[in-house]
Amino acid sequence: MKKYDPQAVEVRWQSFWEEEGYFEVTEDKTRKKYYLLEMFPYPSGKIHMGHVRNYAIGDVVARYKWMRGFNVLHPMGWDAFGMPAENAAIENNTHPAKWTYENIDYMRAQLQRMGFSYDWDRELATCRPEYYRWEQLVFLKMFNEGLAYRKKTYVNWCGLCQTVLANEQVVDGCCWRHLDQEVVLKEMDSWFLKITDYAKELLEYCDKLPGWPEKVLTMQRNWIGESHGAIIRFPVIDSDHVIEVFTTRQDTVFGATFLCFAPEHPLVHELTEGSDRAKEVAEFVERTLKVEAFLRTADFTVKEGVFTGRYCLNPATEEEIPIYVANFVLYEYGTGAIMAVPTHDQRDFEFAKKYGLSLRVVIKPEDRDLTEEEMAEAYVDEGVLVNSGQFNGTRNMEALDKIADYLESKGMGHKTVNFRLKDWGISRQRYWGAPIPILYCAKCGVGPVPEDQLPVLLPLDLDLKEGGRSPLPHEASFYETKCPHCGGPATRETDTMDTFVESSWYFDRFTSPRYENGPFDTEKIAYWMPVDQYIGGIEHAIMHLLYSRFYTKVLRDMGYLEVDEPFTNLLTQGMVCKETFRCRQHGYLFPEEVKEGRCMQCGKGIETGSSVKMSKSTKNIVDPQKLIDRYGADTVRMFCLFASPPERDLEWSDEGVEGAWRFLNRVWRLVTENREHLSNAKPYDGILPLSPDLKDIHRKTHQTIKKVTDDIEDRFHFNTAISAIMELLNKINQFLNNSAEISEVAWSAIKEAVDTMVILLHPVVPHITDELWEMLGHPQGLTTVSWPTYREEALEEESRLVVIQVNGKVRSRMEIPVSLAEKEIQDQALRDKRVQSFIGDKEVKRVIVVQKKLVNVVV
RNA sequence: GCGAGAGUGGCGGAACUGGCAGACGCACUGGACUUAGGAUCCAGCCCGCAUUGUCGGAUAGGGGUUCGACUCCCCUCUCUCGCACCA
Repeated sequence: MKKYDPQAVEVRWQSFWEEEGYFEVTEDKTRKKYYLLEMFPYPSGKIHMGHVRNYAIGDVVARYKWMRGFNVLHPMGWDAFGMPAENAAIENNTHPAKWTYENIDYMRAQLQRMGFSYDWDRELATCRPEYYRWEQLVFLKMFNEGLAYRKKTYVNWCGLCQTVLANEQVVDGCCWRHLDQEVVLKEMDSWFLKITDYAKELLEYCDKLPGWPEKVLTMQRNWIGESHGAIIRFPVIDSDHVIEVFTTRQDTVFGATFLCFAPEHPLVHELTEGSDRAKEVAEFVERTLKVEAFLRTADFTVKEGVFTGRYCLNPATEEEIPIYVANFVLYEYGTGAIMAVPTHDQRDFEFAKKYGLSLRVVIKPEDRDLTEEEMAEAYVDEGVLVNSGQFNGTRNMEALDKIADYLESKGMGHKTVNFRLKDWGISRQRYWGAPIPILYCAKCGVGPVPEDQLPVLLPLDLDLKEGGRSPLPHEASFYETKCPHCGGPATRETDTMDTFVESSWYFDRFTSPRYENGPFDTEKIAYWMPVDQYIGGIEHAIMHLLYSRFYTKVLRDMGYLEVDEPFTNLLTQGMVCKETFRCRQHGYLFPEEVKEGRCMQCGKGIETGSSVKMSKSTKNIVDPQKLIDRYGADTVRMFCLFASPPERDLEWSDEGVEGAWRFLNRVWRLVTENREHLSNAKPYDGILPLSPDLKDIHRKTHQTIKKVTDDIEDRFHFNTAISAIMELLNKINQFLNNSAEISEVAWSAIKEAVDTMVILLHPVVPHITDELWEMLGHPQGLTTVSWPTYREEALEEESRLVVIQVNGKVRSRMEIPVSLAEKEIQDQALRDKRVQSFIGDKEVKRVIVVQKKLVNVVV
């Protein structure tokens, strides 16, 4: 008998699938399409367990859909632009391109070794000009339609590196390369995509995505953050300026006793310039902008501000009120200025108390009065208006509309809808990205690169500058060009695009990855899109998915696409986690640096930390390659799928892998030890009478088909699907161990069970099952075998164990025929001796009968 | 801080629609087979017990709804993810 040798088995079937071209697909209008996509990886070096899990989940679904007869598109590619390539280039003195392409080659081989069913002919890498040229084209179209525009923004700047820092490169307000160098905010021109134009539609369609997890939709809704309110105009005293504020509480406008600017607001400088307050205000602004926005607006942060020395007119009361700059006001939200109503907003209240500003109650509870002097906190509940002129006595919820209308009639405001969502800043001052195809001409201004000059190639013969700076602004051969209008000298934009742009449309390109006449082949994209099932990490719940949705709508409006949404169904998988090891002296340790609970360098005992997401920084990583080498791909796949349901975090366990390995060996032995009988037997026809034992196996076989199908189809719970198959295996083994002699009809029933088990396992562990299927005497290749269906009559049971409760506590059980009527069940339960003893002489108030499950006697 | 989730034995998890809490697996314990076992097979395995029982308790903690709550509602705690230039 052959021993299970996963390496040999897996290589054999991988070449078989490749030679047969199993997973190469074309548009076939006679078959139902199924587009399955997993989030493509960043080529960071080698695959990690997160990839393995993501792609194992996807592969089960893909193979399952193949077996159900779908025409399955299952592509793979590389999100290949990005900062890690630049960091690696500096560290290893190499080129980002070289590093990236080498990683791609290595990781492709690893994915192939995992046996994933990808159509490799469609592979794409976003760093190739054949890819990003179309991104540049779409950018130009967006520019022409006003969807891409330029505006000033603030970026993190390290004076020593002379470069812009990403948020993750800022450590405690300092540069990650220079931990004593404070990061400053620098104003800079940046390109933005007008996602806010689509805010309303993005929000509305959250209700039209039933295949998405509700939690993701909720997060997206909150991120878009629609709020209804009003713009109110406050004229500045001794000035032509009018300050616009956005508020959702226009009902409190009579209580607005001061006004606050966000530190970034351009009027701050303008209104204070040349005054004696200019210096103090400027210092406050500078100090405040160093603190991250979410920190400085946090509830626990002390509300701080500075008086500008200027006043404006409250349009409702016509009183002069002071203008402040405050740390808790966000420039990005609303208009970047607020009217402050200290009596009815807690932040405003704290601010007013700190700076001795006046308060005026304008809403009071119906049952009592409120006085400014006695208030210890803002009154934020509903109530009735007071001190509000003609609106006194109106309920505040009704006043919202009335006051908005009143302000509008006076030309001092209007109702509006505001979104929390900001436009998408896509400019990156980086080298390893797609160039933004824009030209600057001294005479003609900002303009697009003519379409026939695309792509704007990213030159690959450049090296990063000191501190990781992009070489593009320093390379005349790149940025020097001619203006297409006047023929005079022009310069190119040297910023590159956010890599989220590439990942916002790669799924479209997969439908026609080699198409040369445009971004997409219209017919192919129409056949395949939308993606039927998208699978990826929960960490992408907001940004990547929202950007992709936005981009889809833009492409639709440009006429490239017919769909409104890119992903019909979404599965967000959890993280792969593992405990951390830490040595007092040597910090975090890799698992292989620990021996018997001690650091291998110094021999000191180590601290075991709680289980967190596997990452290089905490060194709690397991290299999938080592597991593949030791156990084979099938075992690794099996473990990932069995250990927890996909949407939950997966707790890593070396022993668990061992368990998966043992299970596959049990399956292997069952087939190889009984190969003669099994390959000669005829599968059970469902008609010949069976002994109770065999009937049990027959029933279990069909129950397992139902269970596994439901688990995969309805909720992707592969862990319970696999445990059901384990139960079937246990049942078969039990029968074989307990039977001295096995009849022909018995072998038929066993054959049916074993065949079924092998088929059901195929999507999870495709290699071993293809091998066993062949041994069982079938023609090669399970991918083309139909998924089994269960027979309803095979599931039927004659009797059922029903629980009897008295007052909700289980007191007895009875085996009753399933056909028994409710009345009969009730009578039989009440006759039960144990039940009788618990009822005693108490009165039976109620009897609840739940068919096939339980009887509850209430006394 | 804000937004969103999660919390069940020693561990991963199961219980899908409110109906037997702990399926399946791991670890552990005992036994069988064996020259040997990190193989295999069999059995046990939530906690408690001065009533070993078809007993009592137990699903982060507290309260509520219900004949009945891991499941629904309220409060608290802990952990995870996201927070717009990481991917």
